[in-house]
Amino acid sequence: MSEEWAFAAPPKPWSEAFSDDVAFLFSKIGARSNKLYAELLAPLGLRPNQVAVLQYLAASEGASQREIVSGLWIDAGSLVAMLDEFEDRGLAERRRNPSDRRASAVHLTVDGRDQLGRALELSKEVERRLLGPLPAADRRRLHTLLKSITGLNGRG
Amino acid sequence: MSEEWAFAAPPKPWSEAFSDDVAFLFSKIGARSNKLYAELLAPLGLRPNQVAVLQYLAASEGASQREIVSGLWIDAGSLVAMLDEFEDRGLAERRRNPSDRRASAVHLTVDGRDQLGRALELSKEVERRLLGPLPAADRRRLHTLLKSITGLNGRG
DNA sequence: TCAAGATCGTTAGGTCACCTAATGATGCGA
DNA sequence: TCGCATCATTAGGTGACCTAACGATCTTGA
Repeated sequence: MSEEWAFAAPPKPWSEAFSDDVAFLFSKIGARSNKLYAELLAPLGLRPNQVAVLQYLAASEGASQREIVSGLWIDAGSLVAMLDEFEDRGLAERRRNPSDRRASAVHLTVDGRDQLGRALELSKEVERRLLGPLPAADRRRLHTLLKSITGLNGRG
Repeated sequence: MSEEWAFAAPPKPWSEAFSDDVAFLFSKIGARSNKLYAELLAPLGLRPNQVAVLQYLAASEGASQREIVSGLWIDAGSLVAMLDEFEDRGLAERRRNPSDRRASAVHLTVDGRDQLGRALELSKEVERRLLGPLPAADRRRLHTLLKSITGLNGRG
């Protein structure tokens, strides 16, 4: 992945065949940006989903696994393995929630916060490559639209 | 998947934790729309990637597998299996390209075109659910932005 | 002309994230 | 207290992707 621009020169029939297929565009752009992010994150030994979890924990210290799963739309089984790995690597830890002993309260460690900081810088780079050709105004507009699609506009 | 609205009520910390992470938003919206489409397509025995290939073939009759792969960003190995299945089901067929006998020329059958037609109606339904809450003007804007991101704006 | 290298389709083996169904521990309402 | 819901976990399966290899074929250049 040495390309500056993440979507270089796709062949022609695209624009005709898929000009109206928003689901397809979303799916492909999503997969593409995810892959790009994964490549940039590789030196940190992190994957995009893992960064999302670290970020969620930074914002919601002590979240339960259930909260993370439904907040980030990630798989519950995947999260179990992810937290196992985080604990092995000292990035986060599971504590027991005293008021509900079924649930865990997941906390970042100092190292986890450090890694998150590094990952977020790379996230900016992804956005730069992904939206590079777009003027700032379009970028803001796109961002607003994406958030409204996920129904997340209630709180900005 | 009985929900009318594809992105119902996500938990709270989202908007704060990910308000700026465009790559994450794209990736999740993309996966989500893909999943919704897959569910709607299930009765036809088709998956989203398969519809994309059928659609590509409808627009570029006799395309080679290489063209499909690079045109749709799908995996070459996956396409091999997909075309095997299409031929079994009588939706498409591989012919030999006489001017380059390494390459195949893939053609839709009449049945393939029929199935594509049915699938495209469902595609409209996906867009309706995905972008339902958005005013038409925003929908158009979003569409334009997505296409410009993929560098597909040269021909609309 | 023909040998070297590129390209097309194909196969095999691996990864990642998702899905479903089942389980034990725990909480909670009737 | 009994029954049911919920939380974390495990196991097995799927789809789409990746890389590396392979024969067949095309292309290029010595």
